[in-house]
Amino acid sequence: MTAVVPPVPLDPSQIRAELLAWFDASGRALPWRLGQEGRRDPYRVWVAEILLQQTQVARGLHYYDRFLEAFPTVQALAGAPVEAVLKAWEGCGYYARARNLHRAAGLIAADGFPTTYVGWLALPGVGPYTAAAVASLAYGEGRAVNDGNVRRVLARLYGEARPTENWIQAHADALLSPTRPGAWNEAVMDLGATVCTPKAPRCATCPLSAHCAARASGTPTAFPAPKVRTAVKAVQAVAVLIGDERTAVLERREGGLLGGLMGLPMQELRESGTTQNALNALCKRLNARPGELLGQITHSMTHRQITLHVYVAASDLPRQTVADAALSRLDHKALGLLQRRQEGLFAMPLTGGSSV
DNA sequence: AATACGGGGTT
DNA sequence: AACCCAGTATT
Repeated sequence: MTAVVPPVPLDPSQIRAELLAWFDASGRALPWRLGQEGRRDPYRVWVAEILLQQTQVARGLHYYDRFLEAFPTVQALAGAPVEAVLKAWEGCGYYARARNLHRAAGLIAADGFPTTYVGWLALPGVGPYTAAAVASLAYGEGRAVNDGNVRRVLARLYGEARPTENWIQAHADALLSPTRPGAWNEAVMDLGATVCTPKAPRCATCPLSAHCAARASGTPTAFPAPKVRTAVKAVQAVAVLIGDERTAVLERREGGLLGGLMGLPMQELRESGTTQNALNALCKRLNARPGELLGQITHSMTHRQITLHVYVAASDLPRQTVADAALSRLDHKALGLLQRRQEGLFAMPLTGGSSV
């Protein structure tokens, strides 16, 4: 049982000095942080901020350099087909980000980069967080970001278990360094990502621990309280594989779910419908002949648990080169079934029914 | 104010 | 198995 030490009252200028000193000594070196503080390359910052939306830095790093190599300038990005942008985004999730990035690149190529928070906010895919980040990091504008790190750091610092958006923004605005807004924003996010972490915060090394109400409470992880999450919906679907692992009939997915990506032709089961009905409907739409069941796969997304029944089918539809298309993890898993069946050829005849 | 929107990391 | 991640757009 540790003694509860009441936090030292918060003096904004002292908090700024202490966190900025920590940041100058211990901030992360990241590839989008090239150039002078508050004067970073807007293209590099913008691409990074889109890539990092709901995506951890470690994962963003995997995509960032490759993306910039493929599209070194906003003109290159604007001039590329959206399919190429989605291919570079493949596997990263939230593909509307890639579609909006490409759309915004067209606007920027025509009109130039916005130079203010308000100007950035007008671009597709750019919300309050991203606009504040680019405005502060690339143009030195005094805008406080509000992301998951900021939410957690401020909720703990002030001991607020249920911070509202207005509460977070007001406190972020009040704390923002007027002289180093970009560095301050980076500092709070670095603290949240490396010290003030969700599950096991490293309070012993935190530059703000002496002021932290959550630390003083003895249960820092109680702040903020977990967000209520919508239930995961279980859905079933059938897909048909026409072709092989190298070339197959692919369709462009429309709508929100995996929109813009390519994938095996797919049909969701109706409520209390059968896989046979769905398969027949799908093959009728494609004018294809249904074949044997290749296997089932399950795929979890944040809001959905998909069970996909993959069938072989035959048709004269044109096939595409799989390696050139941008596919979701779901479709890569479905194509993987074929690989597994071929490995099993030694033990099992090709026409010998389904395998898993 | 809720919900849809991916895929993976951490505990 | 929770809970979260440098959020945004839509309803």
